[in-house]
Amino acid sequence: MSETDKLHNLRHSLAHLLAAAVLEMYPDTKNTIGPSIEDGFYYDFEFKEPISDKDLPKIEKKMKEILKSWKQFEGIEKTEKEAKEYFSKNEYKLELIDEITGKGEKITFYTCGAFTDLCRGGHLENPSKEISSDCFKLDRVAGAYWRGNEKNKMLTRIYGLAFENKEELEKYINQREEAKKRDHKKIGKDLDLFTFSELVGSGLPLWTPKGTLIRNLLDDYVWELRKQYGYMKVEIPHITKKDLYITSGHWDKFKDELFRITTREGHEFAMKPMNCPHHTQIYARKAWSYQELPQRYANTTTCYRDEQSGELAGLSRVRSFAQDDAHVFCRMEQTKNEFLKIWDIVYDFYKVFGFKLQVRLSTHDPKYMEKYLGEEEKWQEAENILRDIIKEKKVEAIDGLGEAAFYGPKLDFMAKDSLGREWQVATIQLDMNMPERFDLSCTSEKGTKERIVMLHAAIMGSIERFMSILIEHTAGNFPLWLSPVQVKVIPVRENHNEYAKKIFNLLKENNIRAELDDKGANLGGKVRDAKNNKIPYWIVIGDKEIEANKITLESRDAGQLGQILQEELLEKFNKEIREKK
RNA sequence: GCCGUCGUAGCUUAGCGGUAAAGCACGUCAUUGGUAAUGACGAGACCAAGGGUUCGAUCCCCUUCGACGGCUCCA
Repeated sequence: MSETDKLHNLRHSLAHLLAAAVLEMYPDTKNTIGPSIEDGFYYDFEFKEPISDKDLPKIEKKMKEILKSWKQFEGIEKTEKEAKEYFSKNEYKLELIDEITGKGEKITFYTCGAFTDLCRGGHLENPSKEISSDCFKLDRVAGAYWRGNEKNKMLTRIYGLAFENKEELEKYINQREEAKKRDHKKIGKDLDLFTFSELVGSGLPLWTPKGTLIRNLLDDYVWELRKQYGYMKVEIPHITKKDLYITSGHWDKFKDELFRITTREGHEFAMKPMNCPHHTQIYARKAWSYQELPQRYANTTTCYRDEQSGELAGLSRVRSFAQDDAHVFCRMEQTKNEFLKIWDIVYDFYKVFGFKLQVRLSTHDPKYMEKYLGEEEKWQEAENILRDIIKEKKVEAIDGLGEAAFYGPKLDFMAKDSLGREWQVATIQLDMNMPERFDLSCTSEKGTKERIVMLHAAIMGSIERFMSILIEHTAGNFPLWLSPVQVKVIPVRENHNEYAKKIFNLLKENNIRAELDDKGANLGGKVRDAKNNKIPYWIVIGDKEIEANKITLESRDAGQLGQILQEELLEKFNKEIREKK
């Protein structure tokens, strides 16, 4: 048995043990399913009386008690009748039994100690010997819908952490604590980057001067890359008549998520949840010759979506967010070339931050064609173009069956946050439906009308989400070019203020974002303050520096860098900023 | 939206059925101090909001708003 199987079996056995303990302590409870997961296991129950996190230690204690008597797992095959009799009072198990027999599979029961469960197997042979009582820990209580369907009853899920041994478990818990310290919500507050207001509403982030500076620098960088490829900036209003979305197909499909506005004259408007429909109308303003294509429109602009309140999370999921959006209107034969350009922009952009990107080919699911606009052949054609590109770029792509947008397939680029959660960041999408719906075309060489296609190309995706990932990725230690304050000038005593001010002005004149700390506090306090604010560099000015007409440079990442000349300082900073290190 | 936990000064927290406490940050004064906290004093909170129970509520109950962890969702 491999190590992963063994760990899986350990976790699955613990799920059984959890159910055994719960049923012993709360006999009226109905147990449902309990699989092993990435960091442990869970089991879903329907409790008569609700339980809370406070009950977990008791349950955990009971598990440890029962564990001693669990010497051997035994599996027995049962007939449908026997199985149903055993679980006659548990409608969840009855549903599972029906499902198993429906698929023509065998029904098996597994027993250990005094506990028997419907299960397909995968346990340790001797839990009492193979599971040490300190390698697992009940983690938390959460709600979960039966079978993951929100129409079904909400069950109580108990999560547990489990590893081979105590050391591994503790290591994991520590890692989680560390990750928590990098949480963008915490760092964003500490570094004064963004805030929320109860008066403005949840999911509506407000950006401070420092946070706004970073956003703008990121956006400028994307533009710097884009403009090399012939993109042009456009601008659009943030609302529209509903007619635009009726034509695009969004009104029907996403009407619940639209923020709607009724005017005093009774007309219905909506806040834009995306920009493509607006952009189509910029393209549609005139007749185009094939010679004028592609038309590439870039536009960083805020979108608004009425997300479910329970889904909101820091900057990762919000109701207003800026997309660094771009749309390319071109002929079918130009799509591959345009895709490759966007691909290069994506990789150039993410390379600078040291992100490892994972590509996902998000395609339609032929089983649910009703979810998508347009005919299936068109989807096949579009998806084949994307497959070609992946082949040409020689990367391993994740299979994203059924992950396509409703208007077309896409290449999604995923980055991981500090808690190991994967987030979609950049996306390149091929859209053959929108041009159809808005009747977008060009005149071909033959003088005939030719249907064009449209590409969606966001590099950061949403700036909010990208910021959340970047903050956690760097723990707030932004590279020099992105740091809101790049260097802090610290005079040792007040009689050094004059020289410090001179250095400060020199930095300002050279477009370096400097801060002068000439308050009366002591040196240690000022240095601490610079470190707490994760400022990349600080300069100490005292008698020694004035005498030598130099400055002492110190770095957040590299420590003491010694005394250097003013010119050397500027040269070093300019080089680092230019190279985005 | 659903399940659970939670909401006390700008921040981090303490507290209790009798209208609030500490540290940091902030202000004033003193201190002239070479790398993670100099001292004193001061200002700052109707304890998220609204109802209810009570002689009396920050504390108990209800509702709303907001946060977090899950579930569901995510163009």
